[in-house]
Amino acid sequence: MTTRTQTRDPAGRLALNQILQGDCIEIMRSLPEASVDLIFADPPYNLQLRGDLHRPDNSRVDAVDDHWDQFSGFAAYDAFTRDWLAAARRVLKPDGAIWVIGSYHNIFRVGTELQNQGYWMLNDVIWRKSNPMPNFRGKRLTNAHETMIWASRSEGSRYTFNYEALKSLNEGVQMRSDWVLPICTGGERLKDAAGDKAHPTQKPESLLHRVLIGTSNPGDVVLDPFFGTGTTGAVAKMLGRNFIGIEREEAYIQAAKRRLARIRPYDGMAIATTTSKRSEPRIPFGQLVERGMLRPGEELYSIGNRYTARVRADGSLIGNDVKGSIHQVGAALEGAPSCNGWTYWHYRREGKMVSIDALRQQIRAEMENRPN
Amino acid sequence: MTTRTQTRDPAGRLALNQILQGDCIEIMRSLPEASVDLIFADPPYNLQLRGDLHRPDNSRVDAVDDHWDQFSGFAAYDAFTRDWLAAARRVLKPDGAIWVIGSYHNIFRVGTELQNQGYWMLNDVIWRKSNPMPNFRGKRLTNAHETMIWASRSEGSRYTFNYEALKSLNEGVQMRSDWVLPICTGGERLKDAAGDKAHPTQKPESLLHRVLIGTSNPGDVVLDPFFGTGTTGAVAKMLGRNFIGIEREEAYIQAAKRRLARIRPYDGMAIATTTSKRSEPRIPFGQLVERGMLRPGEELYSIGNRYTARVRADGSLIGNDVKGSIHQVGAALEGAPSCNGWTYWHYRREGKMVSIDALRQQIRAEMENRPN
DNA sequence: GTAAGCTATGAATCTCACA
DNA sequence: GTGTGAGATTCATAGCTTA
Repeated sequence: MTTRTQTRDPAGRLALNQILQGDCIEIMRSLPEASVDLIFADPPYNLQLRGDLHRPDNSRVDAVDDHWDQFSGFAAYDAFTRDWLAAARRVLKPDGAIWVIGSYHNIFRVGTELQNQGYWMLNDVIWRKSNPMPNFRGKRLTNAHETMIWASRSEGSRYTFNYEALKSLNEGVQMRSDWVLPICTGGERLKDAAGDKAHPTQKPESLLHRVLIGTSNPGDVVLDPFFGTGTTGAVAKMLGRNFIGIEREEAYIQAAKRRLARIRPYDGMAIATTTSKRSEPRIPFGQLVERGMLRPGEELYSIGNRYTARVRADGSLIGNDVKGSIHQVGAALEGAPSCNGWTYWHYRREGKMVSIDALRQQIRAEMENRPN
Repeated sequence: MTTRTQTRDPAGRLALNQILQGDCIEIMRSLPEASVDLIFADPPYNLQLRGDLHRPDNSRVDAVDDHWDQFSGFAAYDAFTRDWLAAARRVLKPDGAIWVIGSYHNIFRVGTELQNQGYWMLNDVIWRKSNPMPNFRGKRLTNAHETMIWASRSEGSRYTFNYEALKSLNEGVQMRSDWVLPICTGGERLKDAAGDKAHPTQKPESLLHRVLIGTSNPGDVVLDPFFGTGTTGAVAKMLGRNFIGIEREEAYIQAAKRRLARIRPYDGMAIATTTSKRSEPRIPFGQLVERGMLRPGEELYSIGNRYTARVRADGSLIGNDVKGSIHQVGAALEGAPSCNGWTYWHYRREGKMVSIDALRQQIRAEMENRPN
């Protein structure tokens, strides 16, 4: 397979923010070594599905039976994993890191090979789906999570970890290794011309938001060797990171290009992450940003409409040179000892002012069903 | 190493409900094949990699010579894993299944070897710790979970899965692959003579409760090749399962024996399984049983004291031949279309009637510190 | 116009006894 | 071994239709 897109610009430098079409192993081998800060990879899971599956109402489940997920067996899948992980390691900078997402079908083989190649595991992170598909036949547990492995290139790598930014996203409490986020549905889910899903396994932007905020910096180069419809590129562009996408399927590339063209990066102020210590409990305000309920850079208005502040990507606010939580910034602007930011701040939708507390109520309503 | 305990009784049958001292690989090889229904294994991952573990003849060593030390460590661990999993598979009945618990240090290697040997993965299950140790250095995410793999002996195995019992434990909703349970602390944590913890990684009984209720039946033989201080045996005994424990360390065996001697099995009826507070998180009634707040077999009293029902191990009730959730049984007894079982049922403590809702409030208060 | 009800769908290794 | 028929089996959410 040939690469239709140039991997270098006219000056010989790595060409950024574009999609390279072709086999990711070949293309990564053609890229300059030690040129990438972070890799996010969503490789084929090697699902081994038997017959059709129907819901109790007799509707048929749309299975992931695409040709790119077919392997002849574990040996073939292991060889594939070995090759792409080795090629990926070569293009990583010495202090670079990688994320790989998978399910029980493939993640153990990926993790073993990561360790074999000298990657250094930092965490395994559980994406707990708030709305997974149930087990229709009642023969197993609801498969309600996927596993991500976060590993640095080597044991000694000084990897990027924005501890305070993640703590801020979690409203002042240390971020844990289990992340509760909804699957990608609704308006975020890309559709093809026929109205069907453009890609069978599109990941939610909230997941990539947290990954990139936590383990990369603005200006970094983020590589996704299984680009699909470009969630990694989309979030990277929003957050001021550079991306390189590699994808084989023409249809996915076209969908990704259309998607990326619509993305507008947040401005630098919104992307800057908190470095100060803070503390608060309960529903993290940052979840509103992660879930796309509020956009980084979006303006909030005080209860009397006298002050404004802007939302930042890590869930902190900035207004009149004051940075901090929704509560801290509100208190500072009012000259008050304290302030309930949830009732103090409002956002504008369709010309009307709405309290951000409405968004918190919305999340709480979702959580009611699945508190665990 | 010699086995100090007999693996057969005088009649030549498998000796049950005792601890066999020695190396689990040797002992499992001496047990009759196809004699065990379920295995629960908590293998070590911090093996001292001395010369006593035979190195496998693995030809991939050259490919990773720049990480020789790591790989030789992994190779030794892989050989150990290969041997004990093979010995375990031999003693499993054709329809038997295995649980293995681990962390990112070892679970990927265990999972890969399980697949290589022909075990068939059913679920990977996340134990989400509600009170994990924080990461003090702030260089990684709080490691707040452990991973369990549930696999049948073979692809075609007709494994045990008590779907309704688990659904009942989860208050009528299908049990998911992520389980929120506290770590083992307080009175449940075994102490040695010096008052220190008797075992470094004692698992909570609530975890084993859910495993055994969900994937074994009363009378089954449950084998734990890394018995430690005997959590598997203790819960098996409570729930009317037979256990075989294998453990090398004399101190752990002694602690486990003392522990097991104190356990009283629940009776058969209790073990049998079934086939505005709105904004507050939902607490499954089954958690009260799992956490030991209510005992299987304990009697509950209706609000007017006209009816009684007994608690069963899966969190269901039985009263007047009616079996089901606290709400269902209450509704049936009252002849009402619905009933709030939380306010309907009371239990007796020191002669006084107490609403079970008080227990729910207690759990909710604990959860408030860790809302996520 | 609003509320209630109905339909669609998501990375899924998803039945079993008997002839 | 394979084929067949009876029987068991779903949660959260988005979006559309009906009352």
